[in-house]
Amino acid sequence: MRRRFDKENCSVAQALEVLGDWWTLLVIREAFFGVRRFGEFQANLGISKNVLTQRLGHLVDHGVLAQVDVGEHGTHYEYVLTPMGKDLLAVMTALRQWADRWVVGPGHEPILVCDRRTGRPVPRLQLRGEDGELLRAAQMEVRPGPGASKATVARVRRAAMQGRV
Amino acid sequence: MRRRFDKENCSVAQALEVLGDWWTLLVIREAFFGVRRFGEFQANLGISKNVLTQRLGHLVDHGVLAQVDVGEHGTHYEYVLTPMGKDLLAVMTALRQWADRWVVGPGHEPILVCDRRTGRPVPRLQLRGEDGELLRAAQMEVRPGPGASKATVARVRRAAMQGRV
DNA sequence: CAATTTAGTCTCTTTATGCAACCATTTTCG
DNA sequence: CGAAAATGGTTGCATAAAGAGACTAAATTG
Repeated sequence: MRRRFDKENCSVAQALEVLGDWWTLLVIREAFFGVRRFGEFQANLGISKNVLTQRLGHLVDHGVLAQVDVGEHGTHYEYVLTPMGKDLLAVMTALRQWADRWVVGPGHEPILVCDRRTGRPVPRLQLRGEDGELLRAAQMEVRPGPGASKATVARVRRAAMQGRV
Repeated sequence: MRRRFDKENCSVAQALEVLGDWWTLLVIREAFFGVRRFGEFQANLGISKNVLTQRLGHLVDHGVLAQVDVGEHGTHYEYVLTPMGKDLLAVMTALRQWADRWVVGPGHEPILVCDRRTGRPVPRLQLRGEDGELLRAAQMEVRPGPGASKATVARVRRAAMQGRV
């Protein structure tokens, strides 16, 4: 049986438990493009119906999508992004920008997301401090958070000692 | 056979082709924590060895990790992040921040990534324009990029007409 | 209200993942 | 240096997930 990450004391693992299945992020990409109906997801993605059913259900269960009844002579559903789902824009953007740079390469971007005011592409996401200054990896440190398990505390300490976080 | 995304005219799909397998992002998480040896990945993750072998090889093939020979009496490898791999920090951060907010919840963060200068957590990644102003979804528009296929051009146009990108 | 489209479910085959045993090299240590 | 132990895998088998397509109930269209 496939290992589950839902017990892990790590936010990335928790995120993957919700988003990590094959197809899931492409379903969400479609939702960002405005797709709402089962059939439209299926046609655009070429995903099998049984898998799509499972993925939509999983995302609804976890609160990323909401099932909205739009039926006129009975019940009929559409799937729309919740605030939790819309907040994945940063994740999708980070992934897209990374692949634009390293996989497809500059000058070969399939789409551009632009600022309407200037018409120019939205700049890359960057880690900045509270003062707005750019942060380099060396300027950051990892610390156990309020939800850290003992194992997490030990790991963070060990990594810090090796100076390689 | 599982569908491959490598022919899709979409950077997110391309990213998933490299990073989308089960376990892959946790392998990269470990690499960010400074893990370099096969055995250490295996022990920390509890992943099976054959799958770990496949994942490390895949990441090396795609340029995310580099295999470095550190043998003293023969050849022995370590796996380290390349610049392409290090550039995934934004992706990992976006995922972590999203899950911190929506899955584990504020006040339950397993780890905190802090600015050394202030000791305070690094702020959330945000989409900003070239002028540094915060961008809302409504202020952005999607356009076909230089690498857009005909299908992509058509999709972007259709989505724009529906005003729901 | 009959025909067609939509949104699934069910079954079967193929592929991916997990587990455990096994093996070659590399490192450790007397 | 050389034997023992640790490291870094590979191989084979069991199980779970994904793909394809037939089938169905409900909703929409005309």
